[in-house]
Amino acid sequence: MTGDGLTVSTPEKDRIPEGVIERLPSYLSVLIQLRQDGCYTVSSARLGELTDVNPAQIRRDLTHFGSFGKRGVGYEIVILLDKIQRILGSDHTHRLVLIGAGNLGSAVAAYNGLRARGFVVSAIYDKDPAKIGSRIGDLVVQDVAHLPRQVADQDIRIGVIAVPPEAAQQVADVLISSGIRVILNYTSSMVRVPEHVTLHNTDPVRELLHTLYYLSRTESVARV
Amino acid sequence: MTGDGLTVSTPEKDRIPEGVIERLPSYLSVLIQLRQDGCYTVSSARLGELTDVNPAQIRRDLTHFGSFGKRGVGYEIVILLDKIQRILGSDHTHRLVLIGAGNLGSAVAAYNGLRARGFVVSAIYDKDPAKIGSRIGDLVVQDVAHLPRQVADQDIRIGVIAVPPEAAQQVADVLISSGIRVILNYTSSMVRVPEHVTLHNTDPVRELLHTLYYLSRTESVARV
DNA sequence: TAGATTGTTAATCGATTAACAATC
DNA sequence: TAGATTGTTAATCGATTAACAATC
Repeated sequence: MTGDGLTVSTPEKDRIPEGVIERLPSYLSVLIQLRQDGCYTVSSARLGELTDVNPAQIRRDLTHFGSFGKRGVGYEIVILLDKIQRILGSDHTHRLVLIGAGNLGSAVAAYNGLRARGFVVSAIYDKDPAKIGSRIGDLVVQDVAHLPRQVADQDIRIGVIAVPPEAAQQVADVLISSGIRVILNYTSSMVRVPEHVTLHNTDPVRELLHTLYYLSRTESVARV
Repeated sequence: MTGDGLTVSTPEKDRIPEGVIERLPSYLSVLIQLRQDGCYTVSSARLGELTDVNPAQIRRDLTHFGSFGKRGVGYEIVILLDKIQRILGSDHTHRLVLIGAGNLGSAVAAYNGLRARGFVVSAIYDKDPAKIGSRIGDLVVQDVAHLPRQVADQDIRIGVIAVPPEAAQQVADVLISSGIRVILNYTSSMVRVPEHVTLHNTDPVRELLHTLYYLSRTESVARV
């Protein structure tokens, strides 16, 4: 597909390394924090400290998109913030649907990190008649049967799965056939999606697992 | 510190690239699945398909720790599984404490992915008297005041924060002073930890954010 | 002007991959 | 033996970093 003559908008020269895109959200978090703290400018050195990224790398990352700084001064926070938000597409809000109105769903709905970065839960669905009609925050739980039409009508592209693990794949299939493009899977079960859908499994336990390696290592050093 | 003559157990030659350690948990997940499916052996090619990692890379990763395969045959699943678990230290269970008995805490406590990979919630704490004494799964919610002694007595090294974001740092501080070594922060707020403590912020929204870049990109292609 | 910090090039570094001899 | 797949080397690739001229 990369060799495809039709992908005019992706000339090899303009290709942005994936690592760059993955670091942008970190820069964003820190910039939001700094703005809140009342700062006006920030140098790549300071930004590097706060994000744990080499300052040279930050400067190099940014040049992929233009030059936003002032030599001898640094970067104006609101400008850089705006630029990165535009690059990522987070300069406008993104609506998402949440499936599952249990403990997990309620916790996700209440998660501050969503709104702070431009995501809005537009509807919560469940299939349990006991939950349908109840209130979570300022949304009323809908019957999941209405999901396909509402997703299509409102052109929603992001879905969050927060149901019991056994139901995860089934919910994913409904989301996919409704035209969802990005799925955030909060369950412990693996979900299969077609190639045009981006899947994020929220699996902090996998990360936890790899820290064990270092944990046992530092301890055996300590025992020496 | 790397040049320190005392760090005998980390000779430069034996240093394992971090990427290797980060991939091991993926291999583990797939091996567990394969064993469940009743398979006996697996080739690096097949493992590569299932984990989305180049087969040559898998073989190379494993040689850091020894040679576990049979030429012409592949890897015996139970053997490889066991080896990787030993490398990571997940061949025995790890107890952890969970702080916060609300929706989020309840969801974490019920999370299947923990037990499946050798983690056991050993206690749940809260500071709300209304919650203390109530039951979540087969644990009774304890007063957080008891946390320091219990963590020390039971030599627990992993703590999971699932409280309201305002309280996150305060809880982290208690965990740190109680001797916790790894913190998994499920709240949306940033937490500071000293260098000897490993912090994992569960922030799927950051990942979500970077997919927006690709989302808007594929769509502009589609519009051409 | 002097000091600071960017944007950018060139050097380094390490990780990924291809290839293949060893061997089951 | 013939076929398959590992373990391992060597080549490739790309990302990271150091360095510095440009310039605020």
